[in-house]
Amino acid sequence: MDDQTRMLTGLAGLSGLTQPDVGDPDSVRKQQSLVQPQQDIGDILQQIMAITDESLDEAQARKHALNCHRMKPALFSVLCEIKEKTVLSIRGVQEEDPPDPQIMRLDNMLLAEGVSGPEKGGGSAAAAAAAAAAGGSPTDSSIEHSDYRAKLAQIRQIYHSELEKYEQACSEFTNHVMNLLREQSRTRPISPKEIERMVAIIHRKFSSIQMQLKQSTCEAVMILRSRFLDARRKRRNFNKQATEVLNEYFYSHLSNPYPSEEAKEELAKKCGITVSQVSNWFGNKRIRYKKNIGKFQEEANLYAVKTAVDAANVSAQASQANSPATPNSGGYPAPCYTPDGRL
DNA sequence: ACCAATGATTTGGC
DNA sequence: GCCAAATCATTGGT
Repeated sequence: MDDQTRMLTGLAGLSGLTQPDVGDPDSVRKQQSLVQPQQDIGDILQQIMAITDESLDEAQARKHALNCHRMKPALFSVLCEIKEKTVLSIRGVQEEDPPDPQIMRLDNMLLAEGVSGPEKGGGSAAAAAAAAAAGGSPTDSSIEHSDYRAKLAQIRQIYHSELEKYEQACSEFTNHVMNLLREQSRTRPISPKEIERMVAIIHRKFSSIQMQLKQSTCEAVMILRSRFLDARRKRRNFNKQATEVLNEYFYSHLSNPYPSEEAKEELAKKCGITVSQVSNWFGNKRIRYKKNIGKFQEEANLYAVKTAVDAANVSAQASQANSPATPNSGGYPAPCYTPDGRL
């Protein structure tokens, strides 16, 4: 039996009780209504329709009149009695539903994406600093990155303002309903539990609206994300300086070209790229170098000279052209010098 | 348009 | 989780 049916039976009980039991002070009218029910209903309808034409003051006066009516306590007690009978069956219906797994998923995702939860101010500042440290113009990837962050911030802002709006509307509406119920409790019995239930119903409704908001926010983030990833797949070559830094490291560690996590971070910072990009680069470089050492000979020598010159400059012994510092004991063959005498 | 270079991704082994 | 290897997809020079 659902609530609606219960309500209907409750109402049926009400009419059954009130009509014969509650004495109508206007016996003439009662008789009339018994004799001519059609006309009476028409009369009531007319009265109801007339309500819309009444001014607010008139309505207030009417309400006041009802509250002060001498039969009001009697009506109230009758309503109480009816309620006693019906409330028992209503009580304990679907109390406290568990938190929706769907909404929990959405919440987790929004939190993970940084839409909800604390603002990530430090990250952007660090990225900007890294871009500045990389020297000169920021790379394209960082432009895309900031674009992504800006869009995400936009989504975040919309999400929060909407959420706030909903929450405000919810509390306003709840207040309104509670006031209404309190007002009505003067004429009909309303338990605090009922008010609570009503509030719960309102909150459920609003949370379903909230879920829609969360869902569409998630969608927006996903779309943004996929666009960003697509943009990343549209690769840009690293700038000359970055390649230089990476190659320098590679050829000066040719015996063991596997940078540690710290070294990768350092290189990433120097080049203005991510650590995984550094890893990709070294992965590609190792395999391509190994596959065709000959092809990389020139490059290897170039960087060998570079590091040698650097080392020489540092040690302030430029006159002695030492062989490059390429400690070699591992799997990657050392570069050999070109026969054209370029060292 | 073609093609080598190159950054990113996938696959499979450890 | 890192690596090698293969492969994909784009870039940039010709």
